[in-house]
Amino acid sequence: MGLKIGELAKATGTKVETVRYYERIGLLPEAERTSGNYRSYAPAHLDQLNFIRHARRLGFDIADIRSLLDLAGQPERDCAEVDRIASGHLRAVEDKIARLALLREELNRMIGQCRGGSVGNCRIIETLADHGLCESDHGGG
Amino acid sequence: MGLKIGELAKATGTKVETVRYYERIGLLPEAERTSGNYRSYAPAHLDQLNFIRHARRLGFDIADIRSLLDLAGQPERDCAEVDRIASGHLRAVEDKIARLALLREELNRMIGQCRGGSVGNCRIIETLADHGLCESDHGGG
DNA sequence: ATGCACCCTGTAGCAGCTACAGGGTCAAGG
DNA sequence: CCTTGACCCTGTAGCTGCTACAGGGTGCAT
Repeated sequence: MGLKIGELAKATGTKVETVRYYERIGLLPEAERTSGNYRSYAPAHLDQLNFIRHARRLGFDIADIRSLLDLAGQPERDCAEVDRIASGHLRAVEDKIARLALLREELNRMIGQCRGGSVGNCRIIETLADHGLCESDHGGG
Repeated sequence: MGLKIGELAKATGTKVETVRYYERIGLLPEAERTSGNYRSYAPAHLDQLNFIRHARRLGFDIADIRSLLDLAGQPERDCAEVDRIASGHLRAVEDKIARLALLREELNRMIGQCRGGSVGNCRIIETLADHGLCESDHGGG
């Protein structure tokens, strides 16, 4: 009566292997089994997998999603913790953007200096060979 | 007479294990060995490792760096290929930034809707549970 | 001879999947 | 009844770019 794993996967835009992976790491609860040992999923699984996939698409990592699922299961709790997780993730995303923006500038400058010609006097290669030629701090990370 | 691996590592801001890793995958040529079987690095190694580290800091992946090193060793060649690699990477970085910016918007909206209170009516949890509540296409990928 | 900092090899772990190999199940068609 | 094909099962290895051991050797000072 429940969904087979392939159906669940299709319904949520997930790969079958990924569903099994989520089960293995305990992110998705184990499904009932049919007499033929096939997994059989209930609507609750569908909801939870949708939640997981959505959170993943938003870039939350598995540990965060675990916490969020846990919290979602305790509706009476204060949602400050939810907020904390989401805000922390937002900050991480902003950080990543900032770092990538620095790389973009540096790459742009590097590429802009290349006037064609031979590798021997290619500014891109020169710049890569000598960090001193860089302006910004696209530094250690 | 050459540098020991720890000295090379320090001089380039690399970990010793990483240097050995680069050698193992053939990114850095093998070093001479002392009578005691210690690696002994020449200045050329130092230059190459600096090149590698700089490229890594700029986000190039190992395959790209392999190509760049290869090209750097053929100074008479046209640098169009170098340009192609760098530009491709720049585009990848821009792509990543664009995708992260979408996530940032969506996260911002989600978090902005949370008015405190209990998890039971937390907009963050609701939004995660239902992708339909999203506006942007922070979609599959 | 003893201690210590450094070096060696080899292997396993991280995240988050993905992709097999080598089998079983089930419904349809001949 | 038997086969074909689509699906399912478990278990394990691979991807990227390192990082972190374990279990040993080297080299120099005391």
